[in-house]
Amino acid sequence: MKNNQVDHNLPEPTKAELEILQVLWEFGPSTVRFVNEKLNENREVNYTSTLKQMQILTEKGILKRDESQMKHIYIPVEAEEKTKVQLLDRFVNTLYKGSASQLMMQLLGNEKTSKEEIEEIKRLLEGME
Amino acid sequence: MKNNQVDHNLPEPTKAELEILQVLWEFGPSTVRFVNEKLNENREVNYTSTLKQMQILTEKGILKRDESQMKHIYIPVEAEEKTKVQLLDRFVNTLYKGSASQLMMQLLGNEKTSKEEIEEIKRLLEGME
DNA sequence: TGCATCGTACGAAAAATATCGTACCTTAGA
DNA sequence: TCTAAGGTACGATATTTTTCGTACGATGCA
Repeated sequence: MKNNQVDHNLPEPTKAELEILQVLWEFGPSTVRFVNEKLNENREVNYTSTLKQMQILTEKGILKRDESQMKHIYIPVEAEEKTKVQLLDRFVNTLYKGSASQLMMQLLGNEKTSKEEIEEIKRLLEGME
Repeated sequence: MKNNQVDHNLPEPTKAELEILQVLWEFGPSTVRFVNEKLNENREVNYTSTLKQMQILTEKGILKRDESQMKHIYIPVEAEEKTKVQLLDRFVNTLYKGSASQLMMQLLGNEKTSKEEIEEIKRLLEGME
């Protein structure tokens, strides 16, 4: 198998798509209006732009929706965790040739990772075995 | 400060650009031809496409080049580590709201992260303090 | 009933990325 | 000197992603 190939279980969400997913993850199934309002807390986006994105996400099978009401309710098809694991996996493979420990090293070396975080990580590891 | 904002120190390298950076990281300063050949081990790319990308990367200030010879030699401006740290930082912020330990949890929970990797990580942590 | 409000659908424009064709220069060697 | 090989420059096209305008259907209510 060639090197840089990735499994395309799900089409990789684009940046704008990820923003929307994040809103849905945080607040649960939502209407377009709600999502659009959340997005607008960070930057200006037209309502129909968000609508279109969410429709595209639905076409791609990343979201599904409940159309029983006029206000459609959008829901991520995959659980937050599962999607994040995929993205993380891709990230590790791309940047660290799959080596989680290398990624760790950078995380630990990064001064933005606080002492508390590091302690927390240690506790996690000890609790594993 | 608004939530989802990110520091744009360097323009974020795009996917195709990252591919090129990775070749340069792995093999050191290189000519376009060399990079192109490496890329072609994974997928077909026309020589001039790679050339153009590398010129764009240079315009963006991500690469610099030695033009003293006819065959220009391209070099990443920032060290591999620095760039990766930035990308990682962005990644953690975007997907894990900046929580490194949350990212860790997923890394550890991922069956693709091997026992050896986990042991390695533990060793790293113990060696820290 | 009439109309303002709020919803979806959808094509098309805009913007960002990626790829390529062609022009043209330089060098090496027959 | 001439030509083939191999280099850069760069505009144009293709593709992907993002944004938006417009059409039009539902609903609520004066």
